Amino acid sequence: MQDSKKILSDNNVSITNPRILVLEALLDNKSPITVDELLTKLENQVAKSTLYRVLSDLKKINILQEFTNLENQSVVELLLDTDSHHHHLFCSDCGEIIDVDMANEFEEKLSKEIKRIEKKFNFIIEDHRLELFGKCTDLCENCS
Amino acid sequence: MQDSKKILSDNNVSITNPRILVLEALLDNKSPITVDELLTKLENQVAKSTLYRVLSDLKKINILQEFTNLENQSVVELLLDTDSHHHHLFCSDCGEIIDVDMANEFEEKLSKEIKRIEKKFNFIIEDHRLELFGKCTDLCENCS
DNA sequence: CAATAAATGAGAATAAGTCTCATTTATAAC
DNA sequence: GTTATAAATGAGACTTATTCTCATTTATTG
Repeated sequence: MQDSKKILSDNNVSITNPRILVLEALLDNKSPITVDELLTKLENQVAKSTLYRVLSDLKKINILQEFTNLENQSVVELLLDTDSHHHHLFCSDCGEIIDVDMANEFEEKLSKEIKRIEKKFNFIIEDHRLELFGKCTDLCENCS
Repeated sequence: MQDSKKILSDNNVSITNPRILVLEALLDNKSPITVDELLTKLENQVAKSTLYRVLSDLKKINILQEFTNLENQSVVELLLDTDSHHHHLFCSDCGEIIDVDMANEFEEKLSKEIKRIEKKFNFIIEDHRLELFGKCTDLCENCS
């Protein structure tokens, strides 16, 4: 409760009930969550239109990342500055999405490669995303 | 014409006019194309429902990759075996998507890092995707 | 060329996301 | 604490991308 209010005031966003509820639902979840799941989780607490609006507010203040899972559904994840840069691992069997940290050495190599590409294409690269696709072999009950 | 027919027969898919038209439209385009643009391109030639079906056929035989652009629109790209593994560079100004080859040295580093992650998470990683986001500084007329 | 299964076209159905507008709530001033 | 004002919300209509249905057409095989 305190956390979500602080997040909002720190970002000069007015503190409202729906915003607190959405933030708490997101804080509750360590791994990325489908917008659809979020909708279900907040059913009868936050209107659909409000949920989408709040998500868009959170994106605007840069604490929410949005991407899609293997089934092309929207997936959302809170990105507080305490969290470090990370990537995602998708299981095509059970649909799970796992946060992955790459070795520092690798991230440095990637930064160098990105600099090379910036020059080659005369681009300014502001962000990157690395997604890994596969199958968890024994991680969860859904994956035999 | 010959090309698209060959692609279909090589993959044991029956040769039909809509499939040829869709393949030709895709071959015509070097860079990834929005499903919406493809629909417009093939207007009055291929029914909407057929276009989606043909795209799904092409995905099934593994010669079509689908992902989303910065506006979350579906983007599609033919991936013939002659094309090598590559990644994508997105311009947030003009929306352009550019195919990018990373240096071999980098891809090797990435493979090693992926092996490390496979062990750590007990995962079998089958594929990966690296997306770079930024702005083209003088590449196109839309980007000042 | 005929028979059969597969593919297609047209448009209805679905679902994710956006929009509208009347009502409610948060904030700031007093 | 009240009040005024702007901002946020809820409910549901609307939009748009994608899928589905089914009658008709087309490709393939013998």
